[in-house]
Amino acid sequence: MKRLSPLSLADLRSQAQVFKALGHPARLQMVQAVADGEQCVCELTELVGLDMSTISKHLSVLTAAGVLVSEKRANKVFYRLRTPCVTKVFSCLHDVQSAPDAESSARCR
Amino acid sequence: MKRLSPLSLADLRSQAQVFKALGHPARLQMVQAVADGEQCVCELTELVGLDMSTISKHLSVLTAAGVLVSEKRANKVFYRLRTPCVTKVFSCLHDVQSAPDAESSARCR
DNA sequence: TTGCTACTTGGCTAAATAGCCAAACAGCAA
DNA sequence: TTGCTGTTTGGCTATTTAGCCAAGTAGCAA
Repeated sequence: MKRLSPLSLADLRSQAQVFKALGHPARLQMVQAVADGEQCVCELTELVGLDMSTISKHLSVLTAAGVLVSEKRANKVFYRLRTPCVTKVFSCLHDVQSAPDAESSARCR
Repeated sequence: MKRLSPLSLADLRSQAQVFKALGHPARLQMVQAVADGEQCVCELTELVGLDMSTISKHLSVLTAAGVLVSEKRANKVFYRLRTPCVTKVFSCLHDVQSAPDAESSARCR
């Protein structure tokens, strides 16, 4: 297994910030939706089913963490992934959860 | 890019739980340390520099999320990754952060 | 048994977060 | 200009979280 180099405190913080941003069901759902292509706030609001102001705040958390970027066109704001890398995390995460229990090492895509 | 299948609400919650568990600098540091091999609570306490009771609580968050497992030997408790998949997340995460800004798609390991 | 080390749990306070509503703001059209 | 749509921001409350200290538990050794 690749050895991890120790992270500086600043790196630790900013990486944690990304995980933290992804660590909420509504935000995760939005990131997943956006992975299929950019979405405007109103679409995401309908998808998630929370108040638009709440959605907007979640989106700013994701943007601050560097997960999403936004672009305004006409009177709509579209959000998309800043980098598609994020989606790779998801498939791995699925494995983390479904891992039987111990050294199921090999199965990790 | 691989299309993501929509997650059920339960999946969303439990995946978010994993991210949330990783979304704290102290916890991230511990997971990274443990990725190099199991560590006991006292070692992690020294590494992170918080009260042992705080460390213990962080470890239980990571265990509840399915990131770590523990084993008691003699009077020490050792923690290790439940699956090494987790480490893959880190290298991707680094890319998320260092991505110049937009469709730097190709560079994603 | 006592005592020591390693760890967890309970209890508490301070701080951060999530949610809503209401108000402000921006772009476009009349 | 006014008005409409889409979005963000401010303000508030309820809930959750992080941290410490103190107390409790577990294993081992004398």
